[in-house]
Amino acid sequence: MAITMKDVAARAGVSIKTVSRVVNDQGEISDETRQRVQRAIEELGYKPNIVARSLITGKTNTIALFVAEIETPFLLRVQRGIEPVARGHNYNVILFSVSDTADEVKGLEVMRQQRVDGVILNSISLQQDNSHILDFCRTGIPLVAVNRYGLDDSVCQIIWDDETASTEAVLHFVRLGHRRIAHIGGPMERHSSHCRLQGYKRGLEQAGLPCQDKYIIHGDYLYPGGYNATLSLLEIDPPPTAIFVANDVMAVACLAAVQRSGRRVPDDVAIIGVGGEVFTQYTTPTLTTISIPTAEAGRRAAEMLLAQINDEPIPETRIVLPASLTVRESCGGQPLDAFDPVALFAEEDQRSGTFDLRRVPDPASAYQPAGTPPSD
Amino acid sequence: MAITMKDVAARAGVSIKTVSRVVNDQGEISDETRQRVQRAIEELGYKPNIVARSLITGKTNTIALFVAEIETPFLLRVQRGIEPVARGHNYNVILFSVSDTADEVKGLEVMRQQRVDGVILNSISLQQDNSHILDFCRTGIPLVAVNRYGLDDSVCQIIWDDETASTEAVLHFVRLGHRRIAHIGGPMERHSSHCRLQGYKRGLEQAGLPCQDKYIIHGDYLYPGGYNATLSLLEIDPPPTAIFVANDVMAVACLAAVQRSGRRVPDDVAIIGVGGEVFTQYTTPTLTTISIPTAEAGRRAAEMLLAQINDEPIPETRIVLPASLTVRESCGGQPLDAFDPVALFAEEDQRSGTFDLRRVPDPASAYQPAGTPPSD
DNA sequence: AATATTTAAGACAACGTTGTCGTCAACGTT
DNA sequence: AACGTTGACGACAACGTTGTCTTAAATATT
Repeated sequence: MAITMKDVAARAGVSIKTVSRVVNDQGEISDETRQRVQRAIEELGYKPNIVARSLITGKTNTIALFVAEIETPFLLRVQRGIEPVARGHNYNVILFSVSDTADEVKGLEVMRQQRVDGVILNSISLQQDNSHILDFCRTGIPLVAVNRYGLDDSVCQIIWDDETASTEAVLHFVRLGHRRIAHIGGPMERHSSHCRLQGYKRGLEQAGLPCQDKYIIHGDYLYPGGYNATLSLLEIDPPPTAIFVANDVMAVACLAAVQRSGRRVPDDVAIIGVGGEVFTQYTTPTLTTISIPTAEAGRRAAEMLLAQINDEPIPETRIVLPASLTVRESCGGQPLDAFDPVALFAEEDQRSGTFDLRRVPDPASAYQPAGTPPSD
Repeated sequence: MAITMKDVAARAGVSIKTVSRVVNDQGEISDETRQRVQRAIEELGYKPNIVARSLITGKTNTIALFVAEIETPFLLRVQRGIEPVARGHNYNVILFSVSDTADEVKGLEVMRQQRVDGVILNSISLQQDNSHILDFCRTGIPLVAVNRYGLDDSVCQIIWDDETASTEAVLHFVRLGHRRIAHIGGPMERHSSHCRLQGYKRGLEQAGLPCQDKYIIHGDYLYPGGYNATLSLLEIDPPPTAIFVANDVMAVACLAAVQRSGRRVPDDVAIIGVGGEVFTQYTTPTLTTISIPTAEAGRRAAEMLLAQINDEPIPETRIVLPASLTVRESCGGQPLDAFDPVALFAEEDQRSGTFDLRRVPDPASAYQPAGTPPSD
């Protein structure tokens, strides 16, 4: 059916091995032979069969990417960070979407059969045990986990400092004068939810405020959950004056719920989300959020995996990327006088955790416009 | 390194071929032998080498998915429709992100080498020629194009009826009394932009309104573009009272721009977007949009591709999915009295084009709440 | 001039499967 | 008893490459 090296060899009047040498640009070959072979390749439209090559080299030049089966832009941005890096190193990316641990176990199995050269987990970090991941690592196939908690340092991983950033968000509320600060968390079984909840609690503690269970509600990281959670919070007496929401999707829904209940943001209720999604700049008011360098996480994950694959040394198996508070209108302060969406967008896209958390502006002195991160 | 059939055969005291028969559940084999082999497989932890199998069968059980390198939820939803179907049929999905035609040409090349069993194009439909796609189809590798215009019927494709839906959006504005209806289009080089522009023009024509160039601006399908385009439109004298925006991302930005200019939506300016993104339900006001069954498009694309791969007959090479107007607050009418986000969400997720365009409610009689499509 | 070295190329095996064909026993049929 | 049929399995080639080893000529070295 397809053209093989054999056909090319016959046409060029050389051996198969010589064609192989030309294709792989290896070994000693005379210019004349090379040109003859190359002409034959072009005339026949020969394409090397990667499958046969993989069989003998034992390398498939393929990595597997596990993604959670939910539709948050968040995960997509990580994916968009990974693919170009892999492609740039001539690696293919196989997608595997998982919705629970059983899927993940099955997926790792499939990928072993598939002989992928490595795996990146961008799926969901559940609280339960990660033994299947450790088992997989024991097969010797490189693996990098993104945003996955509860793994020891034997597993390469990239996480961000959710907890510190969450604490800072709460302290930001406190500095603005808020005392009744509620939290809409993610699903209980997700580890990221726990990190953000911990950060929230630590923030209250550092501010000397009591942590009240009634002000903590768990959503599902999706719009409806955030919406309903907000409605519940607003029914409490007295209602919270500030809500720290565990992701931006729920934060947008939270904003809608607050506004539809007849209250104003940030005057009646202040809101901070997590994720740094672009759309948080296009709500009215704009949303303060904890920016997370997702694309960079993807890139770093891909680079880390490739380093492992190529047996390069890994300086640190656990990379912690900084998350940073991006202050906007939804938690009060002076309004932005000049709103330049293009600059905002570019900034959002490029910056990745260079914003120093410790430098969140003092609310009394100067409001920090979102477009200009502090120079440091 | 890894365990092969040879090892299993040795352990079970049978030939390699017998192991192969057990693994593939084919041919005549005695129960006793089968069990012995299966025990050996388990004891050794043998996993079939897919690469070797592919080499001989000529099938890789892999399809390639080309995705545009932009971050709209739109494309992600198509992807999420494709992957599970493929996986359910034991196919892997290789990702290839493209930002221009050159990428696409290169990608098709790579996938030919990779010996994928099929290709789905969910990349961007540019105006320019599609000869590389036709060339690729000539290699005999099945291909399905999603949302890609300008291809003749020899190529399998799934599109939606952008133009009709766009016309309907404009007519909806007209029925509400609008006369100065502007359009924020997508990038000129994208074919979908042209379809929506055509629909817009046809709507004006059917309503007997003049089509004025000054009311047509092209954005980039991204937030900043939509924002700036809106600011420009608002400077026109007299400004439009309604804006038909070519995608929901820009529609959200449009909403923000209108509101920040001190105008109210829908009282001063009405807005309709395209895409049916979930977040259009969580803006204030909620956005009227043209719902597009993206997940279904993904599923149908995967099914169509698999049918081609398995040499099943293809009833129609061009599937046109209906797009439907989902009326919400951003274009006026009576406000929603009961807002139930959960129901909205479920509806948005499941429905796919069953909404009959012709039945858009008469603005004079009854406002159609978003949650309850007309029974038909 | 004889020998060592380099260069260019080929022969052959190997990768781990599956497909084809053959073998050999067991069984049923005439 | 001779014969065809079936069931259970193995030997071997093949898939299209790459790796190893060899060969033969060309060139450099003594």
